[in-house]
Amino acid sequence: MSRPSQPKLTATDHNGVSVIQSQAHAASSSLPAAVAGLQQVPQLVPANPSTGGGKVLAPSKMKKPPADKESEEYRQRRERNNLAVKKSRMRSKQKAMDTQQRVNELKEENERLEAKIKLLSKELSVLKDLFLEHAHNLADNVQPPAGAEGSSPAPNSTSTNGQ
Amino acid sequence: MSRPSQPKLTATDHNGVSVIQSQAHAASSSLPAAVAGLQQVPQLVPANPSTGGGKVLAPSKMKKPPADKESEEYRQRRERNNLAVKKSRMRSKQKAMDTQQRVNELKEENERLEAKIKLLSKELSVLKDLFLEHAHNLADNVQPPAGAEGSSPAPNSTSTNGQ
DNA sequence: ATTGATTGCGCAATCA
DNA sequence: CTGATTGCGCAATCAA
Repeated sequence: MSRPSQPKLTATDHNGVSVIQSQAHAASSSLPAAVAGLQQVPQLVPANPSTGGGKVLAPSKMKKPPADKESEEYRQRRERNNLAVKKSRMRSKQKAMDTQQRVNELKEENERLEAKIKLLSKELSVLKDLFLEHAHNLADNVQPPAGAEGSSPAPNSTSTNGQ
Repeated sequence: MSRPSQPKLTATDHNGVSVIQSQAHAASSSLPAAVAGLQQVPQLVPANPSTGGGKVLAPSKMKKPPADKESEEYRQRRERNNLAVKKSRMRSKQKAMDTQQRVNELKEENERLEAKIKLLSKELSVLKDLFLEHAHNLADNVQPPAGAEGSSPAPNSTSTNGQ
């Protein structure tokens, strides 16, 4: 039982691509020209036990030369990339947070607006009621006594609410 | 994503000595990344070049023994962790997208609400104007002619708009 | 102590 | 070619 099967691929021999990570970064994110003690790693053996007499020909302009890990230029590029990655991730995270905050702000704004709507609706309904009442008064031929208009408090609340 | 972690550390000062990554994952990506022909066996572990008779005291319960990369259990744990990591990241990403969409929805809702407010405000102002006009008519001693009340629409549109 | 979930980090492939 | 993204694995923590 040495097969923690989890890959959904079919017949795929496990190809172990060992990668040796040697890092020696300073805390600062400057350009560490001086690398701390170089730790030599297990010698990489380009063993190419390919299927029957494999040949890695066409070295001129093919794909990718196996980038020498020891190369100075390699390290330099890695360093740069690491920096870029860090930056990118930071931005990504920042953006996520901003978005989250935006949600909060919008939610707040929304509540504010809804409250306002409620208020306006209420006001409107009150005014409408007044209008209706008045209309009734007129229709009922209620002739307001000249002078002090009593505005008889008819408890007639006609709910004409439309929403 | 806001993971209220414990604010304990200050500077994540990590050292990385030499990490041997034995990637034994099958071609997860269906990308033709056919490039590695490097079959290397991490045959060993860096001996501990301690300065002056290093001593691994207290073998019973102490720090972490540099987990044997060859160990079966190690691989198993790694595999599990890799899975967990994948899962976690997927969720994280999903959540980010959801949040973004939430922003869009809220924005829309906001516009809707603002439009509604505008409408209600307009209605209200109209009604208020009517009221004011009427009040003026009354105050102006406009005595409603008994009998046929024509409700003469005085073309006097006094814009008394407030708000 | 064991185990899944998170997180920071480096590598490599790919995009722009 | 160079920087930005993205998927992935490792290891240290965190949190149960």
